Amino acid sequence: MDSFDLELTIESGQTPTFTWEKTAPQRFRRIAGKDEVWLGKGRLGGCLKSSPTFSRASVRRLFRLQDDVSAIYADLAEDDAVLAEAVRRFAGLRLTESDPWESTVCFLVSQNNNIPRIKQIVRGLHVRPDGLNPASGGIMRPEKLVHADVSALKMGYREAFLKQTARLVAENGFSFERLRRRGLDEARDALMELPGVGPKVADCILLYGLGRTEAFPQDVWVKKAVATWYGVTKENNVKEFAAEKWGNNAGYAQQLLFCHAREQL
DNA sequence: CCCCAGGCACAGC
DNA sequence: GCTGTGCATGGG
Repeated sequence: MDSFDLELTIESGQTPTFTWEKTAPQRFRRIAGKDEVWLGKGRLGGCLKSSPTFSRASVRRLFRLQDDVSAIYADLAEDDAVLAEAVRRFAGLRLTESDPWESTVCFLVSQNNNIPRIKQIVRGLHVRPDGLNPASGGIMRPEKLVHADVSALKMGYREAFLKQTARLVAENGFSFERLRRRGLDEARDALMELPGVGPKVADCILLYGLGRTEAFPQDVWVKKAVATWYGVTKENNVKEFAAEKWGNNAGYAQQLLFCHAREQL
């Protein structure tokens, strides 16, 4: 983790962007939770530390420390000037893997919405410190959300989607865990049975919530990036292009392209 | 008044 | 299968 940049990673639009809050430079804690992680004083090159209540295994999973990121980035940058530049700009960026329900809430709320307001709404969906389940990340669990009054959050039409989805998970046996054994397309189709979950949100859940690094979420920025830099436009063509060109590292390519596009396009 | 925001559901071809 | 439209809400 030589070049690991905690702040860049958490603020790069992945699930933790909406569920962690910055308390100081390179230091964060979960919303409505007690857990903290932070980088050592040396910023880059410093050791990643965490509070005792946040296990080493959890940190490892959250930031995918099992991945050989320098090898992955070297591979992506080879014979690709765009990704080579993105890797230079965002060397400290890592993919994250969060809880699938947490990711579902964040990205269901994200549809046709902007990041500040997504943050605001997701913050309101966290249980208070004296509430239930602080260990799971602080976001309201589906069985609680079903009966909660969240109208004050002004989610608009997303509220009905979210509550219906919560009901399917809490009371109708929808299981994220069962998806782990399925192929990508099968798991994707299953996720899209949830109200308010379309192809883009499903891919975000697969990537950021279920650790499927072969997923390639196509939001407006990634679409713009692929159209501009690779000349591929139609959604299905982009899907095939990403699978063929990047395979199991498509998720890493997507994250780099997202960050790069937001600066360059 | 307009348009946009890490899209989706639904209708109509 | 692909394309267009309405959608709650807030900000520019």
